[in-house]
Amino acid sequence: MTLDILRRELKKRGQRITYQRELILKIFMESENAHFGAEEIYRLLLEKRSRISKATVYRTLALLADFGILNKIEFGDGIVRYELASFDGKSHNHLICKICGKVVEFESDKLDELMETISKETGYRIENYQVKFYGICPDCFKKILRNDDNQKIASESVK
Amino acid sequence: MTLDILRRELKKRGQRITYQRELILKIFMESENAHFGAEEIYRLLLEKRSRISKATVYRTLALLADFGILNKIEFGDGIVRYELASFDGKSHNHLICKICGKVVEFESDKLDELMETISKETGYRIENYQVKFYGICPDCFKKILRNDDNQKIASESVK
DNA sequence: GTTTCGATGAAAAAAGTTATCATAACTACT
DNA sequence: AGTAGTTATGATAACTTTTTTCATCGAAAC
Ligand SMILES: [Zn+2]
Ligand SMILES: [Zn+2]
Ligand SMILES: [Zn+2]
Ligand SMILES: [Zn+2]
Repeated sequence: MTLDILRRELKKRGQRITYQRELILKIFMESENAHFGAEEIYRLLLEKRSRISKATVYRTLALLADFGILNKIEFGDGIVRYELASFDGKSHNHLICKICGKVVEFESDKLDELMETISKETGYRIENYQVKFYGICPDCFKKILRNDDNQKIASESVK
Repeated sequence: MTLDILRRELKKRGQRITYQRELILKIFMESENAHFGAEEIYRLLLEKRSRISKATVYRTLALLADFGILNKIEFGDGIVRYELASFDGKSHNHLICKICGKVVEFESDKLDELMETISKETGYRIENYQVKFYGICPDCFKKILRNDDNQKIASESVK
């Protein structure tokens, strides 16, 4: 269980097991495929009637990421997010819609192979990776097509 | 030439060709494989005795990214950086050292294939991607090994 | 229970980015 | 060239996110 990993890592480094650290980790464990930023975690804690200082939220997220329990991700909107790292150590990957911001996840063995190859070629000890594909989701693409049609019709009726 | 692309895009949208816009683009064109953030561009401009307002630097970087002339990249250190988009439309990829922050670039056809596959599977129109591998560079790894040795020696001599 | 030292909370400070608005300057049209 | 019209810029304030500071609290060891 992930909570045990946290406790083990903390003991190993002479750091303390606290209510705040366990609670923040639980937030991630309770929600599947969550991508939370510090502010969001802070709000979720308030909803649970747990008043934890923002400074502690930031500190804990950094700590959990340092332990490899969370992975840091940035979608390009200026907010740093975190998600639970998977048990098997496999990074999971994101497909992001440029228009509506919707995020879909996918996995690929090819990336793990690529990681091995690049590691050998460069001498880097690669620990994890982050892959983001940017594009337009099917829904947004349909909307764009419809708008183009409307504009065409509008310009024709002006003539 | 990339400057012509800028001029063409500006005209197309009824926007103006200005000294500042061209100068900021030239900064990127003059340096190979550069990953510049707004603050860095501002400093480089000052060194060239060009006092351009920070607001304009931010606005211009966003504009050039919007035109597809620059690509936005984030290495996870809290700074938004930009780099010249390649002519062939191929995204290039980054291998980042967690310790010293050194960045190495690499290319891979496998990623283009993967992009095609995921595009078909999900229905997304994927336009570009961003791949970051995080790890420890050979130099930093050597240093870690040395420190471990020293600590071992120190703890032995204490006994 | 007491001691010790790391963790927390609250607030200030720092860092990065965006918004505001008066002034400058690019572009099109005489 | 000169002028009008409108966009871009510069300086600064405002805003957002993150880090630092420091007094106080509390986990862990004895
Ligand atoms: Zn995810
Ligand atoms: Zn969409
Ligand atoms: Zn690059
Ligand atoms: Zn390094």
